[in-house]
Amino acid sequence: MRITLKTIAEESGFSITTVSRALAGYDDVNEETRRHIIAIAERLGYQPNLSARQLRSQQSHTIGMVIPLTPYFSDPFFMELLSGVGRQAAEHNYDLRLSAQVPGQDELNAYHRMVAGRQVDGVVLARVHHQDPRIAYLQQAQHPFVVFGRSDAEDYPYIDVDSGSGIRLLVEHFADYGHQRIALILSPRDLMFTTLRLRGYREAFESLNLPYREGYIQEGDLSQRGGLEAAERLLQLADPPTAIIACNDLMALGAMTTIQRRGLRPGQDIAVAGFDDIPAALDAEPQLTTIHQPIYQIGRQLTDMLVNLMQGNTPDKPHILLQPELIIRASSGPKR
Amino acid sequence: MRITLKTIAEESGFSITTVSRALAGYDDVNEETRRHIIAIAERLGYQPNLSARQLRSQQSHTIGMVIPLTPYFSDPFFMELLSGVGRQAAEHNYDLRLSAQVPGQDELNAYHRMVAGRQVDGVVLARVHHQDPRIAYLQQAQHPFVVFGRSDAEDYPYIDVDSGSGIRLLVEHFADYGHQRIALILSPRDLMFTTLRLRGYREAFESLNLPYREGYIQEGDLSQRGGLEAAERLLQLADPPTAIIACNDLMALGAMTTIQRRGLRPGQDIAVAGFDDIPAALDAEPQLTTIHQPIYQIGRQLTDMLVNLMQGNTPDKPHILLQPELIIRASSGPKR
DNA sequence: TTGTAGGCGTTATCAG
DNA sequence: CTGATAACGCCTACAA
Repeated sequence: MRITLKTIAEESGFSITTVSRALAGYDDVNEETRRHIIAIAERLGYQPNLSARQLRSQQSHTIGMVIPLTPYFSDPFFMELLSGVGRQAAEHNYDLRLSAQVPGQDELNAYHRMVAGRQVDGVVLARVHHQDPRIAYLQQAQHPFVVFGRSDAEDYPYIDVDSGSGIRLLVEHFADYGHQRIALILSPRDLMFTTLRLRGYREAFESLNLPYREGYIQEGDLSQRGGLEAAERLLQLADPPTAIIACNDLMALGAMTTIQRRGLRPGQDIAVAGFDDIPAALDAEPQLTTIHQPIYQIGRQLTDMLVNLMQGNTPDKPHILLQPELIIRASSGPKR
Repeated sequence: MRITLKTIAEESGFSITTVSRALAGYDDVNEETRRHIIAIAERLGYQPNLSARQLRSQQSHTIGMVIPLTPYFSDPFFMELLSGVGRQAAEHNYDLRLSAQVPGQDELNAYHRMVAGRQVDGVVLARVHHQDPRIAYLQQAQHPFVVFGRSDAEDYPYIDVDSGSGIRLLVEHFADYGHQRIALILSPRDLMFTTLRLRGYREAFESLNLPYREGYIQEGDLSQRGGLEAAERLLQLADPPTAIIACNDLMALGAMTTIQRRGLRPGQDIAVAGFDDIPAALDAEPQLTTIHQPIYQIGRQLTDMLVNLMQGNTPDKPHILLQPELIIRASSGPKR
């Protein structure tokens, strides 16, 4: 049987109101009465019906995330972000609501259900697109949200890593190691950070006066397989690169596989670098040079920002741009 | 402004009741009326308030999971299970509610809040303990739940992998490769599967007539560091093992690190095996011999069972015991 | 100090 | 075919 305020009211002989206030800690309740009521509540294991409370208070005490479901969900990026957000949400006594997004469903609709359905008090989103409709929606709905990543419009709270600088660091690093033919495996064009990373690549090329070859920029879909295939296209070029930078670690790992399949040694024969510094970057053989993004920490910090927003405050620092950190590992190979 | 049934009622001139029924697809509504109402609802972007619906219908259409934050959240096991559950939940139009569990908080309380607070229609749990109080609670609350793993009481729906057989396969495999001194890095004693795996180890030892050495069983906490430390204790023995089996992959990876730090080669000098077959097992160097648990698939199947339960059905096959699969990789080293 | 009444938004029952 | 009414469980003016 389910225990409600009514149950306790009947059991104690007081009204529902008094029970409610006794349990809520109001000070206009007789101490005797309160003790009595609390004792009964504990004996019965009373737990307030949170749906009712939500409806009444218009607050869910819940943070929402929508997760795109790639077939094998193999994206450690999201998992790490999720861990960080979950961790910090717990710290603030918030729960998480996850809506997994079967490809082909309307993603915006998932947000609409969460937000307009009053299921979440705030939303965390990542992997922003150009003119991201999710951001437009959340802004227009005036619903608290925070974002991992800048977009064209920047009038929303976000944390981002300076992607452009990151790629620049990698190009400079490889140039320093004696490479001239440095290729890029690009992320999908509709992702905002793709533009930024591409820009970083071009800027580095210009300032270092590196010779640009046709076909040195190949697109991948951020998956390992995508990186693998992009690397194949790169190695088939008449003038193949001696160093490959991928826009995320997964694609870099894929590229390493391609290199190995061709009988070459990643690092020794062709240098490889990724972006993100996911755990698998350390486990790879050779270990992967990459740009460290403190995804877990960013998740925690984003959550702090969001909680602040949900409490009605305006964040004093709504835009945080982190400087990337170059992590040199064996996949850089030797200096030449 | 928020759009409710009332808004649409006023806009259309019909009553809230009629609007509700028109949108819900009842057939006792004039087609004309329905079209009119639906048009308005779409124009206004109406989205039902799900808290209200929950309160009224006593259903949340949500599946709950409680995730202990250390050392599990970063645990690939949980991430994969979560992916599987999330994936299949989406397929059934369920969302997920995650409650991250800050260590030191009462875990049972998190379940109580979810369940008695009517936030979830069903619960998925994993990593069961002996006399698991969570199971006792859920049974007594008569709330739908499914479990990854058997416990002492088995009168609840679960899917499990035959852990004992798994460890037996590994011991036999190493014996076959010529090893006699085969050690075990055990999971914490309070976990149910620890007992089963330990039993498998002992049974294999007996039937193969292997010589048991004092100290060949060392405990770890399932983390990489735990495995690393356990392996150190093993290698300090007077008569150190030539093969090490860990109760999960993370600890096995830790053990490999210890071996390397001692200037030995995992596989070549000391054989290593894990359990789970997480993605990182493939990325390790050398690649890790392990027992494959189809965690993602189990997550999906568990969710199917749970959805079935939540719909009030009794599952026809409430207990599924999967046979483990031995995956031999380079960390087994050569036959001797 | 305690109780009554009303409403959060939805759906089900029952009457018109 | 449509609408008034009640109830899900909780919270909070307001009244006593």
